[in-house]
Amino acid sequence: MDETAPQKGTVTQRAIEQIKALIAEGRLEPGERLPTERDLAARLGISRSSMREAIRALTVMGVLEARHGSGIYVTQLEAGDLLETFGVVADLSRGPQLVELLEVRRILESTATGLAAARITAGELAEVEKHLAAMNETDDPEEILSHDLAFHRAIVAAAGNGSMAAILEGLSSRTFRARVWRGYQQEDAFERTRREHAAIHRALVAHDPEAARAAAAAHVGEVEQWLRTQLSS
Amino acid sequence: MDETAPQKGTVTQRAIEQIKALIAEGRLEPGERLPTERDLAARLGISRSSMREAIRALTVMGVLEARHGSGIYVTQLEAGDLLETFGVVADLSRGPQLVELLEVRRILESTATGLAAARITAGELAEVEKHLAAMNETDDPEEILSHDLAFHRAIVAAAGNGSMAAILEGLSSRTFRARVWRGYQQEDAFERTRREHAAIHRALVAHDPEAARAAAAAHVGEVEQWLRTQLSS
DNA sequence: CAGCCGTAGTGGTCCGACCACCCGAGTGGT
DNA sequence: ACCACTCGGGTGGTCGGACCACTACGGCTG
Repeated sequence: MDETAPQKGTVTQRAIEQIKALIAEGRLEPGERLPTERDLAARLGISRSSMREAIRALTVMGVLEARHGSGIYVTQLEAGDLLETFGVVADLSRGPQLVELLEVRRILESTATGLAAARITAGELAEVEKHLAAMNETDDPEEILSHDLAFHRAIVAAAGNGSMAAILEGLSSRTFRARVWRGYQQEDAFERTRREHAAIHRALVAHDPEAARAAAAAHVGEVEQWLRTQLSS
Repeated sequence: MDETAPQKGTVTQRAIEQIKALIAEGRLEPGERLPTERDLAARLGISRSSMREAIRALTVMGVLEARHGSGIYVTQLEAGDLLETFGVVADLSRGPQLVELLEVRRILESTATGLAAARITAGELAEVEKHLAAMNETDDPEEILSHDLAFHRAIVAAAGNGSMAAILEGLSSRTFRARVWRGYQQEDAFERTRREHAAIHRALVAHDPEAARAAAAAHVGEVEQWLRTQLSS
């Protein structure tokens, strides 16, 4: 009953595709536990080393999760799991590509902020305000960055699209922003950032999607423009 | 002179971070060739097996590229390389998450189409029209899907943001759309799709960004809405 | 000089052993 | 009867070495 699939590509690559297919076909449910590495290797007729590489690949993709001493499990396959590696793109990009990513972020984040303005609840708004206040009460750049991230994260979460939130999370990865800000915050940007955040907050309170969208677009666009001019010099 | 870095996480994970750091710090340029697996393993004081898993992980991320018999090379680190795995998300998502991804695609693709309307050249427009015509002259669903993909790909390419194009490529992966369309095309959607494509094309010819944006948003939004109602039933 | 061809070196695969960790069954005490 | 502890089996993690498949380069041949 074995398929004896002809050789196409490397053995490991085949194993990756086969396991991925099992999940795509629904024969492996999210959270379910897989057979042991040794079993899987024997089943596909490959060595454990190759199977381990395949598992490693799927682990990196966020499809599988290996727990030492326990077993291998399928993740919940939520956007957060699968888009974890997305941050690597932002970490390794540079130059013109950074501007491109910032443009993507501007588009998505402005839309998300607009959606949030329409849907945000009192509780979610309180979370946003917590970080807004905390950000205004400290001068430690590290802490400001943290609350800046949390501020936007809370807003995006209120938009209700988990996948979009996961993508934006990658585009706002800590190292990514730290790199851009390294020079940016030396300008008069601190005060400007606070004003822009205040504008976004006002629009959220007023439940005004259009104003929120514009404010968020302007906010990200400021950084984008600054970075653009930096590159041309 | 060895660092003797204390144990944090698994050995392989450490190796991944170290190589990634080498690239982020610019000590490894895009296209450059790395030392051999055996060298790298010895250098970091780990076994070749573990090093291979680390390399496999970075290969999956699109950071490295292994050429059998030749060596390991750093990719060009362009968006296309790094976002290759993005398609897996679309392939493995289902249910409500598909709607979320389609919403992201609607936002990005409408913006990209708007940008394209403003910037598109005569040559790029000809490419778009080629696929538009080909799509109207066949009834083979498989071929229609191909030209549909190429139609949108050509437009997005004209927007001039390679990173955005790479993300949309993942969100429009073949298997993703095939799954959604399986039922969709049984409706009166064929004719409607052609009309919508024509509308997008008209806006491109007129170099009217706002019209192009609206047409693209409506186009993707149609499918999105259909999928949404499918899920609630 | 052009083209073939062998060989050194690379990644790809396999094997078997051992280590580090998790978990549940069994054991002892209360 | 119940609980806490222990300990063993099974799991993923690591290691070292061997061999295979392929590429690239240089010398050899015509």
